[in-house]
Amino acid sequence: MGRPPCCDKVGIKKGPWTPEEDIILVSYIQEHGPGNWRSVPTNTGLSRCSKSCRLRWTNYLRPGIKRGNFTPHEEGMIIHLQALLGNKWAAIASYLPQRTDNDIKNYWNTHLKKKLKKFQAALDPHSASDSTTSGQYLPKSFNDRRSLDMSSNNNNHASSLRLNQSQSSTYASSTENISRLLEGWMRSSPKPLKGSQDEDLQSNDDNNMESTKLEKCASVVPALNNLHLQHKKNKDDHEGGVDMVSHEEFDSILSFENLNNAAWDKSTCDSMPEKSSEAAADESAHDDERINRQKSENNNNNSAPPLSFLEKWLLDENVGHAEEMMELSPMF
DNA sequence: AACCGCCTCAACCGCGGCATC
DNA sequence: CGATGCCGCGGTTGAGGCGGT
Repeated sequence: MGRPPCCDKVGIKKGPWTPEEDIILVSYIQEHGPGNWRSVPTNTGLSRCSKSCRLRWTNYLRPGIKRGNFTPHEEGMIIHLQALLGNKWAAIASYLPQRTDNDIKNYWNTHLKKKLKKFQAALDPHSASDSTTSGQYLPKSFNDRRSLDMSSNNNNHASSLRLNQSQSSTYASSTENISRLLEGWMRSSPKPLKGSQDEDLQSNDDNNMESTKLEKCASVVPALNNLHLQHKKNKDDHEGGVDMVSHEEFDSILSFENLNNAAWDKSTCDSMPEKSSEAAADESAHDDERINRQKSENNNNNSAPPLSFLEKWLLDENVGHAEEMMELSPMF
């Protein structure tokens, strides 16, 4: 016996959303905030199941979503994070706050996977033939040197990859109307959490390199911001005591931060979306959840090496591969 | 102009995790 | 402590667009 359907299939509308449905959903969420999806269809009168409403909101209507036209930097981030995390699209999306997991997943499946496959074929024609069927995009040299039982979703790291493909995207005709609606909402919302939060929580511990690094990085990456806050809280709670954030966590966090310090430029920071306090709180909650889940997975998944190890390899030994990629293959 | 095949991406499906009872 | 319900995630699907013939 499988799980019963999330909702009664009778009378439930499926398929593309109409502008009218979008507006009804947005209006409702404006008033009540996201969450409690179960009650959304009944309260709004929408003939959609709760999952459909949530999906429509998170993937399409939510404020701050950037659509289409992935920048080369974003592509590099996705490639890098996919190599680190595997197909954990939600985790990857938490580092690209303007992108949804669905968007990233689609982009990976439709663009990046193919490009990496081609790249690997160009780099090593002998091993490229069946590699993608198992999801393995790692360079042969990695497997030669590291006899690790890697999870099946690692890819070439190419954080400086420059892909000149221009992606044009077409979206539902309602998009502009909805964005105008949401722009009005965002304008009327309180200022984003970022500034005040960082000011309020300015660390007094200037000698704490970890905290400083985290603060720097947290200003850009919301997920890290939460870890930073957690770290600071723990420091405050356990003054002079044991740091509740594990060394492994910091190793992972800081190596990621180091990696991306050079990559995160001002334009990236400037392009971060403004969030309503509600949206920020919601995102914060999501990030907490994702981080906890990720930590749990990292702890439980013995087959995968620690992130810091992978990152070290990616940094030390494979960064140059992106340059090779550019030179080797005309398609890039 | 019509057909065909490929590509893209919004949306759906099913499962696992977690909270609550 | 098991049953139940809800939420979120990752994999998959299919409609529509687009280019080639």
